[in-house]
Amino acid sequence: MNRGIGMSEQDAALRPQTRSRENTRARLLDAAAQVFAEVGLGETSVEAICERAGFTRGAFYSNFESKDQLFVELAARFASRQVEGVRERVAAMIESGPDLRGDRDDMVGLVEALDVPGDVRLGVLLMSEIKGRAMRDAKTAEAYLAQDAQMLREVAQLLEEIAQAKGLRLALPAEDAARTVLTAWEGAAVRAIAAGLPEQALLEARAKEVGRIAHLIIEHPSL
Amino acid sequence: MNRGIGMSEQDAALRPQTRSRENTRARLLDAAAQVFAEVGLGETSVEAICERAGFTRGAFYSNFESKDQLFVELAARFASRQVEGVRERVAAMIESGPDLRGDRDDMVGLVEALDVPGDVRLGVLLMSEIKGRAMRDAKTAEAYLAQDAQMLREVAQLLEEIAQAKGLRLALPAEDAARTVLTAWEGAAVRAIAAGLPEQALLEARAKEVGRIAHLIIEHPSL
DNA sequence: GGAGTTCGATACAGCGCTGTATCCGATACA
DNA sequence: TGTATCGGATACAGCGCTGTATCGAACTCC
Repeated sequence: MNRGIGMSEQDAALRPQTRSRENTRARLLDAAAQVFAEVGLGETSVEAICERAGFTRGAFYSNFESKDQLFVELAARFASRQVEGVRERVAAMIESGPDLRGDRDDMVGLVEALDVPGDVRLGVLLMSEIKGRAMRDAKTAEAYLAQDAQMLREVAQLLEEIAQAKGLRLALPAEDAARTVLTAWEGAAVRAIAAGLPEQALLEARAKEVGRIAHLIIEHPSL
Repeated sequence: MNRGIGMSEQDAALRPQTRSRENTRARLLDAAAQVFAEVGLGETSVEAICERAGFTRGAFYSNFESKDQLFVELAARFASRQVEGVRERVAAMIESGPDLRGDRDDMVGLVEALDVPGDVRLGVLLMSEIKGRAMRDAKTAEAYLAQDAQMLREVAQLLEEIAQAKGLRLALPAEDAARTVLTAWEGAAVRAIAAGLPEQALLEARAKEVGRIAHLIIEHPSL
């Protein structure tokens, strides 16, 4: 009786296509990301994830070993998406190089390039969970540091290319400059979320903060 | 039977003096700070805190309403200590103004001034828990933002005083400069902990990072 | 269209944690 | 020295969560 109960409404739309294992996994991962972001890793129960995804715990344990294993996978997926998103946007910005106007504007453009499409707040919260875990668990730390290093490289490259294109000089080695930018980028977001700013204001606050850093980092050769 | 079981060994030393309620509260708070730092807020059970403190849950519920309430109190205590520590050290640095040598060295000195005595790792982990909660809970956010603002003011003041004493100029408004410094300061620590660096290396990595920022922020008027 | 396989639902046993209610010993005060 | 109070220990009831074991239904492939 009650077959189909537990299937969420939006499932109806998805059903025609292959209701594959991968689909289920993806939905569980998405749901987990949301719940983690809302209440934090430790406070999240497997049950809450399943409920959100429209499954029961049977589906969960059929797809994942444990909450921890799911989190690791989720973090990996998030990281690679993040890096990929930045990579694409960096490539796009460099492509459109001739259009870059001034140093400050370029840097604000960089900020926008860093923002992966989707819910920023969710991304920041998830990132903060990953960092928290990375500080306590060596396995997670390894993954986090690898992703961090990749991000740094991408941003560093962008900075170098922009500087070169505009005939400007970086006041720091590119990697150090990138680290400073990324740290400020994340820090600003955390403050904005704690302050309860809505999505749009968050982006503006972040852009402003990173714009400041940009001014410091890029030197005019004329000076 | 078994009177005294549950009393930790170090208690023996404390016992002669007034075994006051405050003492118990303080010990529970200390224990909570350690456990929170080790496993995270959500993963911490009241039982674990009590065990660490050498009490049973009876003592806990006799002194605190809940884990949440204890955490709020702990965060407040931590914040005020942090602010107080910085304030004192800032005052000390300003006092010894004539001895300041060069801009970079002054800034590295500033970093050291920021480090509150005690376990840095514990402080960073605790701070990160507070931030995580602040992003989800308005009450905690309020406290966090207040403390953050105070810290910013202290550091901003220090920057201004140093600049003035040395005849240098800040490239940014003092508050913005302070925010940049503090953000980098925290970010560097998180990376260092994730990388598994020991206490000493952590401090060095942090000093190096903040030193870089210092160079960017302080302008030589001669230029 | 029948057999095998797979995915997810359901049922269940067990545990750890919470919070309260009760008890005991120690200090404070008369 | 007897009584009141208070802080902390002990005992207990209940719950939510975990993980496993079982079951049923839908695809797959012949």
